[in-house]
Amino acid sequence: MRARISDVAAAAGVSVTTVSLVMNGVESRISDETSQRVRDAARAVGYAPSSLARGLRTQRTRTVGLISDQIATTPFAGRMLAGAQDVARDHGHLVFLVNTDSDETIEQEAIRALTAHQVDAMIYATMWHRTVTPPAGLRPDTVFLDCRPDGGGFRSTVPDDREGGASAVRELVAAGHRRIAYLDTVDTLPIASSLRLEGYLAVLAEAGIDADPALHVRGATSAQGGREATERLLDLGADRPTAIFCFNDRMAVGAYTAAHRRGLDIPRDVSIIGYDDQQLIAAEQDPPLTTIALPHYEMGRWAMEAALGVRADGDTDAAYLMECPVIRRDSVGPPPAEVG
Amino acid sequence: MRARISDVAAAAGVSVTTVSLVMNGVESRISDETSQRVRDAARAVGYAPSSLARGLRTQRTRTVGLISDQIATTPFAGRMLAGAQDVARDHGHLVFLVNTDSDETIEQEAIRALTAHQVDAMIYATMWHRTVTPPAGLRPDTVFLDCRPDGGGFRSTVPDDREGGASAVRELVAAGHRRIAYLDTVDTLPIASSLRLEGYLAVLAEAGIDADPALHVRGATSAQGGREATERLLDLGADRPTAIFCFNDRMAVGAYTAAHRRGLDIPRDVSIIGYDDQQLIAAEQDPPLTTIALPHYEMGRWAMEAALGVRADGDTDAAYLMECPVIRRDSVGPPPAEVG
DNA sequence: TTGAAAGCGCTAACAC
DNA sequence: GTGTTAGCGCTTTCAA
Repeated sequence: MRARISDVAAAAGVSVTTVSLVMNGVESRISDETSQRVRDAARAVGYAPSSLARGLRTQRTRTVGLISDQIATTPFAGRMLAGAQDVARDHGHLVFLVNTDSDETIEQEAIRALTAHQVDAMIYATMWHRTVTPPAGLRPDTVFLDCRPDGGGFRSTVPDDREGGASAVRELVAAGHRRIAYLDTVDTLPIASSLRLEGYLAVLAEAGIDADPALHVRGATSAQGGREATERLLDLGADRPTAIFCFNDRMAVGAYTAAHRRGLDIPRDVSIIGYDDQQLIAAEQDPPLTTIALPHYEMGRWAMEAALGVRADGDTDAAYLMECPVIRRDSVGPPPAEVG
Repeated sequence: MRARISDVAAAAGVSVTTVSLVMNGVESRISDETSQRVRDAARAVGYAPSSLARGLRTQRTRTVGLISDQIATTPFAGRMLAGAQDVARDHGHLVFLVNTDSDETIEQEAIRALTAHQVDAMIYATMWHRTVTPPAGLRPDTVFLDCRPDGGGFRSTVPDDREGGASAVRELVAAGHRRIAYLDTVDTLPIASSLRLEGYLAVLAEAGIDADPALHVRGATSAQGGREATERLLDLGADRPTAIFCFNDRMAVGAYTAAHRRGLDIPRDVSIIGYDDQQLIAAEQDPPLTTIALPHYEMGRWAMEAALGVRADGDTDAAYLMECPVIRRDSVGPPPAEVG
């Protein structure tokens, strides 16, 4: 069996107290020689302290539970987990990952199991920015990742979608566009939709452009939805937009298709900007898609830092807004001299 | 603080043994009445057994460690985790997820930490099918997921890429094609590349078609790589293939672009089949891409079942080959009557 | 500078 | 049918 602390003590000819002290770096009172002897003995017998026994004694397990709604169906999960993971590792913690598929029974079960395992902290994550009703029994120091608890009272971090939407439109305005469409989703669940709309409207006003309701269209959140909505936009003839801000990259792909079918070149005839900076999609379009990145990795890091109590600004219960940077590629240019 | 077993015992007026027995369902010797009293008391004081104390005592923690090389940079991770996760939950286990980014130091550290936490089982996963050198110190009952340990000796599951490649080409042959290209990757790391080539060659032979070396081209594993390689194929003029089997969906997207640029319709003028069934890509192409699915979810399940010892066929150290099913969409049709 | 011993919360052998 | 108790492997108080 694995070596215990008493094996090390016996091998080094000291007490278990001494071994414990040395292993935990509390060496103020231990002589250098003893300390070295203990270390050698530990290595010799292949000793590794039992986290279980230590956790039982100290009531701190150096584990954190991460409950997430989806993990399988979105490519976003990864970056968030990676961020959380990296921070946990830097602080010597292991993370329990539980995927609930938004099933309340599974969620309750997860909370129970995680509690039974005495995790030091808990993170509740969703894969799309939205408002959630915190499940009953969630500890009050739980950190919400990519979602806001509807009653407040918890720490949380979400992308700054309003400002992200504003950045996108500002990018278009800076390129010289005045007729800018917002290709929105019909899906009302993600609050990102309305937040980005706010940003869109704000920048239009800021630039002295009257918002034309005809330029705010909606479609299904898919390439096909984006294509169909773009076709409606292009049907506007001389009134058609010269630039389209798409709710996300998938819809932007549809906008590309619609434009290409009409023989419109991107960005010469029409500029397109997306949202999400989705891997394997945005950068691989032809031309590569200019878009707004969702700061998943950074949010993952922030949440874990807040959960572990290693960041000062993680102590407020106001949602921490994470910046969505502009990723400039080749789908935005100046408007065409003339719209045919 | 949280309730302990002795609190329940006191509340129910019984011994801790009785409580323990009831909580663990070993009620053979407990009267129904006592049993009910204990259960009520437990609920009343809000008792949940400490997994730590139980684990220390029984030396079984009901946790499993899952070490993976990448999680952030691929959309594949999710389905594998979901499969593993689902099985773990069904068996009352929690999973520790560790992402190593293929860094050996982090890998060693992960093994150490997981061992210290006394996980009941361990899974070593990669996000692309490949051969790996097992890290030192890995327990012999570790299960390899989507990779094979180069010296053997461990249980593992990988996709049956040879048969998957064969299925793809069979699909094309069945549609009537004779000039079938294999648009391969230049990347030699994934053994999937050569396995699929074997399948391609085998089916060609089986159908009595001479393999034309000119139809086996390679490109970078990206849409651009696929486009460039496809252009070379299309440059063959009258000798051009009527169907292209692409190493993966990303490259297939490039093949679409190349075909469309030459005014070729898919599948009327050229049929295309991909591999991976990558979410948000394959199904969203125009026309939707026929492809071969990688059985990530199923492999995740298999690995966890093998790790937990709940499947009989998980006991051999030969790699378990998981079937890659054909996903029929609209990019494959009969060959054109005449090649222009 | 070091050691003895209590106790974290539980299970299970054994006694009644 | 139920209770007593040792002990899982560690940390930490207290004493030497």
